[in-house]
Amino acid sequence: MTDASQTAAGPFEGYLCFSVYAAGLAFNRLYKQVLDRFGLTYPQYLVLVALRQRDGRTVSELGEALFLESNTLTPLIKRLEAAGLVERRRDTRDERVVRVSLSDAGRALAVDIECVPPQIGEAIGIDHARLGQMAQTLDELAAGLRRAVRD
Amino acid sequence: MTDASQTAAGPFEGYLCFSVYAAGLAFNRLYKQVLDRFGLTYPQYLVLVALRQRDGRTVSELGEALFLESNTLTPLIKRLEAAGLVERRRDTRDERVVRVSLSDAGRALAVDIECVPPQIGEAIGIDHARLGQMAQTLDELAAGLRRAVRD
DNA sequence: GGAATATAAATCGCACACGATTTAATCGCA
DNA sequence: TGCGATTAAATCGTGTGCGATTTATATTCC
Repeated sequence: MTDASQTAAGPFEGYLCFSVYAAGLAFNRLYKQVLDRFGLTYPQYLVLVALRQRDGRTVSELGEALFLESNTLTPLIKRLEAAGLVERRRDTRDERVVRVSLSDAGRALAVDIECVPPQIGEAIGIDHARLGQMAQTLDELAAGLRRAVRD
Repeated sequence: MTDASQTAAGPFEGYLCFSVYAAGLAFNRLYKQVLDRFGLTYPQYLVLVALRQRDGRTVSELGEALFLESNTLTPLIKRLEAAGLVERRRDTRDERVVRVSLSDAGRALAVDIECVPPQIGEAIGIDHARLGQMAQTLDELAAGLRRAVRD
């Protein structure tokens, strides 16, 4: 018996941290549903989008765009490479740097997944302007958080 | 050579999914800084807060509160148990159910960590009313997302 | 009462995320 | 020129998340 009136959930009313956490979980699940069809995870999807916008980014540049570091990105990119979607090459001018570029298959997939954001937007059932507003609010919050982490 | 003028970051302008993702990462990092001192991770912190609000919750009830399932919660709770913060007991009336309750140490820690949210709030540097507004916005978004996942 | 069904946790495998460290290449500068 | 400092990735270990399955207990209903 599930008694909705008793609010088993809800010890975190007004905890912004929890709202962000829960929204992240929920977004992740929705994206998983949509991206499973393409065999991609959400961060992998982000890498493809970033590379489509500018190919041949270095691991560090991808990290700046996605707010991730090499310890997360290296294995992720290697999985994309194993899937035949990207290629990793050491920069000839600076052998420390690894440049990531889309393969033909990766470029094709990057085009295919352009349909994802509007599809998600529609599924959420909140009007577009409001979603944009939310994004702006969150970016402001994330900026505040990153400032706080840096001290 | 890092060319800041070229905006290596930023291929996700206006992508709400990315704003949520990035805010989640940023929140997680800030909380990690603060919670490390208590030897807690963020989800572990949430479990303690939930149990302080009502002790003896079942794994399922914790799952409803945190939007997680037993596959995530069981190992997490076992780590809390190993740390001596909670106790796990099979319900005598229904042996399928596991009830989780705070140990003395857990209760004490649950009191200690009450200082965390205000500390975080201050670190962010965004006024309290605006934070509450953001939480409300995000809850609305998360509700929309969960509706969409259920189809 | 007993077999089919349902439910609660637990288990397993995989993919992030991240602190800490390591390796390799480049830079800075005396 | 050469050596210490810096930088870019990679590696390692731990802790989530989650789909899929398994195990154990409870319920249903004939």
